[in-house]
Amino acid sequence: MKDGLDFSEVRERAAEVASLLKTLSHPNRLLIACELMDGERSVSEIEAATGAAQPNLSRDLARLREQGLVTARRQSKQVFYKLKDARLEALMHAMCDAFGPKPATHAPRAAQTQGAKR
Amino acid sequence: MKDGLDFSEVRERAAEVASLLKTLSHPNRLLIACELMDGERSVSEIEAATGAAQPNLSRDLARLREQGLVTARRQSKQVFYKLKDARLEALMHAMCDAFGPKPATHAPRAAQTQGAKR
DNA sequence: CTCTATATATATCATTTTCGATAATTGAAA
DNA sequence: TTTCAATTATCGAAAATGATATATATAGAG
Repeated sequence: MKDGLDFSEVRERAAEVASLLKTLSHPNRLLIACELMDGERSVSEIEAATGAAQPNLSRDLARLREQGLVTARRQSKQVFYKLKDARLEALMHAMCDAFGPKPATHAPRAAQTQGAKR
Repeated sequence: MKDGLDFSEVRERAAEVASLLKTLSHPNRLLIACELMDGERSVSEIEAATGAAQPNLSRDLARLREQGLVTARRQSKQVFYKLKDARLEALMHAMCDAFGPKPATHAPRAAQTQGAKR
């Protein structure tokens, strides 16, 4: 029954996923997610890995938290973040797969100097 | 440099992908991409499938075009769009896989096992 | 060729959201 | 208290968005 069209349901789901993507659609937040693929990281570590300004980083982490994508754990002075959503992990892997580093970075493919400048 | 994760290069790539995600991070544009996974569609068909207002739809299609995600082909009065980027197709499939319809809620388009219910 | 209808695109406006930068704040430990 | 780690607050500029109006392109009728 194509009539009882789950139009509303499809759109609802689309809105959810779009919201997810929106959260990831910022370079810094995307880098954060990438970084967390390898496991738990402290804010300082993330800061170093992404090069983001610390207050902005904190705000971005808050967004990821609010979206339910990561969880935070405090250990004395530091706060450690890790990925929470398995679907996100799957998505991240898919993205690394599709848009990931050029073959040369990890896999010897050819003498194709890709030029790591500077 | 074995761990030559050049900040600038990584960030550059992150910016590209983030830009991609941003383009997809709107319910209507996401639905457009979903719709185009099944093949070429005219604007009117997309309009019907997404329920988007026509001028906004046109603007969204323009964004997808500018991002290089789709191509347009005019045939008399109608304009047909289709996915252009193979990486996007891969990503869309991954997303359908991860966030796709719940196993029981609505019949999958094909009668194939589609839910990995781990 | 002009008139009309259809299909799509572009323009504009008001409102909201986002972002980088900076300042102030909280929390834990020495 | 002082210091380190992280969060929250705020400001202004830029971008996104829905709604609405207008424009272009193509085709068919008269």
